Amino acid sequence: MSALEEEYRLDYFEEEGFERKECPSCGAHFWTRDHDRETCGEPPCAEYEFVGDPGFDEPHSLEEMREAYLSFFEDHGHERIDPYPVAAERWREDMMLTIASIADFQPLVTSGETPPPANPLTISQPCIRMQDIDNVGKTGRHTMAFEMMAHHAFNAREDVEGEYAYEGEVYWKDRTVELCDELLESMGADITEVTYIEDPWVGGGNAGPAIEVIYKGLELATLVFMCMERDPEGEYELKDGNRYSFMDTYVVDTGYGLERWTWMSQGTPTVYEAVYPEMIAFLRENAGIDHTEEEVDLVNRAARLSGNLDIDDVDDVEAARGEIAAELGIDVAELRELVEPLEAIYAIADHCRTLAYMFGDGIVPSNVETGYLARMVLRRTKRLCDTVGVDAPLDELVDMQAERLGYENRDTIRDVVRSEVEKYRETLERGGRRVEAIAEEYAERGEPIPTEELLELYDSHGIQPDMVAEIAGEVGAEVDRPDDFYSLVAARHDTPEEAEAVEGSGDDRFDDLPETETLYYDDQQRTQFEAVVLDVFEREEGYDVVLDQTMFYPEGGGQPADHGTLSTDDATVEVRDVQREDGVVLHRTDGDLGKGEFVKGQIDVTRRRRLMRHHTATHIVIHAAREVLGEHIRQAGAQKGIDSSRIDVRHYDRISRAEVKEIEGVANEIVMDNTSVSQEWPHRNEAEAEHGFDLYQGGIPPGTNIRLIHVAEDVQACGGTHVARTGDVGAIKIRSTERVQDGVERLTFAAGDAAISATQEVEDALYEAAEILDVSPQEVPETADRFFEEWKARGKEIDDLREQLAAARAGGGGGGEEVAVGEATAVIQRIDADMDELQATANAVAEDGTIAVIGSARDGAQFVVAAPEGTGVDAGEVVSELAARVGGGGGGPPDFAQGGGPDGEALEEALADAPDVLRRVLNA
RNA sequence: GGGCCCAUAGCUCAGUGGUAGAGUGCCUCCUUUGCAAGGAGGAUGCCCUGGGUUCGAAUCCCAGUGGGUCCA
Repeated sequence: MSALEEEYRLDYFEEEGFERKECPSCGAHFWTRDHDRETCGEPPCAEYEFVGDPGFDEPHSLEEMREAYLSFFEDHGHERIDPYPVAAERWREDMMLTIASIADFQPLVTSGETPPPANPLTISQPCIRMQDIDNVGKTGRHTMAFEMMAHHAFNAREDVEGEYAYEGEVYWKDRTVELCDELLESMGADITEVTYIEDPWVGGGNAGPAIEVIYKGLELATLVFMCMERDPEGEYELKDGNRYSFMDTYVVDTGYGLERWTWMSQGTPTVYEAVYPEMIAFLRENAGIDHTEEEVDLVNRAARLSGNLDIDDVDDVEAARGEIAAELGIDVAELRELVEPLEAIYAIADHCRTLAYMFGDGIVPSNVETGYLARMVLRRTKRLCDTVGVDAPLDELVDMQAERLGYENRDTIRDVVRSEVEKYRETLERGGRRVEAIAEEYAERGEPIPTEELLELYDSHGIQPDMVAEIAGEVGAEVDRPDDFYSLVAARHDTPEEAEAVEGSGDDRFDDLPETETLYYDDQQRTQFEAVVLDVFEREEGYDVVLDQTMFYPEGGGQPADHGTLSTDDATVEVRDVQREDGVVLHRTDGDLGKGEFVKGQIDVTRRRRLMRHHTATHIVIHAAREVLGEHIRQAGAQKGIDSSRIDVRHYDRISRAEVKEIEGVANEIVMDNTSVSQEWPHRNEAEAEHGFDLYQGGIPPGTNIRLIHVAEDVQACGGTHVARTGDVGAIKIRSTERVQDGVERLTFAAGDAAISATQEVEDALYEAAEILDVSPQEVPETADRFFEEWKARGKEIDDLREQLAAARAGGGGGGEEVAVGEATAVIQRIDADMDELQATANAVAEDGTIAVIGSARDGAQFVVAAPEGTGVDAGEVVSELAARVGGGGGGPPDFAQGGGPDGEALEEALADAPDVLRRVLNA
């Protein structure tokens, strides 16, 4: 059947007397030493045989098993490699979290562009997979965080030499299976019980044969032989429907689940008890879960049964629970009551480990990317704790795992957790109030809370429908929750498909040109050079000049391009922009110097110096920020400039004014220390081994060798130009901080003369303010405060006086014309005052049942009409008639209306007509 | 990176273009008293900032700032 069937006919299987069989139950092909065996041995074709009956000689703890594995492979010629961070986004852009050990070596090593850190190598790589999050705790075997133990060998075909970063074959399929057998045997496994199931692997554009290793019902390892790549012309069509062909490189990619091996060695009911027994014990005690012997027995039997059920999503779990309950002869509800608290506790332990990995590796909770995943996991964990009654603070629980995992930044981890839990608490509180108000409203009307409202609550306020239902229940409101709730949420986010921005590269004009030799790293202080014009291309505006070598820095790494001039003996052209395409540097000029000309290049020194100061300052500021705010500080983006630069850093809180000052202090100390700024070009593996992934603050550069910039103790991979000594930066001034998104703070700063200008700007503003207030700058805050207070007090006083004035006017008949309108009296009066005063006067007049028509010629013409109840006059209508006469409009409630228009001259006439208008309105 | 929501009294929030509100807290007085409480009166506001539309904007539009939230 399998297109790769031939690939599994290993000499090793032959020599060891394996037989290839087809599982009668699931149809899978597998290899076994046991000629009597029938099924493949993997659930659902088998059950967990090791629960209560460990499959290895000795019980191992997680740490012991990891060490046993790594040293086994060390003894068999592999070099042990330190694990990579779980935040895969730090060295690759196509993946947020590390989901497998091979992720560490993609894409550069697997493609053969970069040599592996060792070959062959062995590693135990912490991984996080969010896909199974709902199953964690329930199935007994799913975990979100796990360590994938692995050995990898990177091979290249013998017939291709020099093209790839590694050569020849280390070992391939036979040896890989043999090593697996030997490892199992060394653990005391009965290898006649092991089955090797054929299961071709496809993923991420690569593919190859793969083997699942099953022992006593548990999949212990997957051996992947990555050797094909997607190729429309390829001769093999694999299970994803695409065609593949063989590559020149072929990679042994194994994955041994540390947790499962540990579990196998202990035979506990679930993997969780084997992996973090102390934490499970702590949580059980904390939640007050105490089972009788009989109950313990039931739980264990249920656990064992869960093995032979194919559980892939939550619906299945619920169905499976029914089957298990039937098998055990108890009620489903009873079973659920028994195991659900345990499931919650297992999940809490696992989630806390996930959080410890995430925060330990510097992920900061946020509304974007990995930060968002971390936030979701944390909130979920907090909910689980609340449901099951675990009252230990979450930061303590995460810390238990962080300690076990050996993280050194545990204080920061706890800070992050505490701050995030607090944010969640606030969200819940806000949400709770909101839901209560809405629920009461609908309860009163006797309607269910509509789906639209639920969507809004979830999408904009983060309130789960469950929570709405719960609160609504308390006030007696129903909730209209459709089954496809989450797809409705998704529909809300559907935006019209954006036209794919086609990268209009397709520019092959430069294909024949050699890569431009770049001089700007050789001596970063030089600003003049000589070169030959290789070619000139006309552009819409100006020209692209290509030279054989250049000192002009092309835009890149957040550093803008150099400006300057190119000149021959007779002509000079301005360079206004410099770009780089496929290694060819294009100088955008305003003139054509002619192909083959010999030119002198001169860089705009002032501009370049400023850029260099800002670039070095960027390194200094991020280093200082890390010192002040914590080890988790990482660059999330940067842009250098002439007058100021900015860096975005990941941080879980706003940066306070005090912290800004401290960062500024540390940064300027580094400047004053005047240490040298140096560059080097080490092999990337050496650089990574020595400095870790913190090197890549500004992105991951390609190539085998990378350029490192040392500024004081700070080391970063960087392609920019830098000053020679930190003192050359002059001074660093942080101008502002800004929260660019949740978990990302932007620091804007200026260096050198720009720092001085920035300071002067702020000073100018302060001095100007001081001058206006006629006080010294130091007294500005106090004076401003006093003025503001006085200003407010005067506003109140004016209001008071206005009312008094209005009362006096109304009482004293102050010049208003009195007319009779039906039963009532109306006062028509002109006072050229502002709206507030007109209103106050009208109010005062209306106080004793008199109709008031007040007009003003300030700002055109304005009217206020008050018509107390019982006068039979609609103030709104009166105003709109009057306002029409001054070219405007107006309106308001029947007892009090305002209006006006631009024609102030017509005011008198309008007021003169007012009695008529009043009477007409009365009669209407 | 994208979407959505929010910003009004110390706090929590109403307020659909026409005189800025409620609850709570605060102050004063009264009643009662072991505490809690009850009654009456009072003070609170650049309605986030800046533009625009309008006779008129807390309200509508645009931009900014600050916060929240969902998704990849």
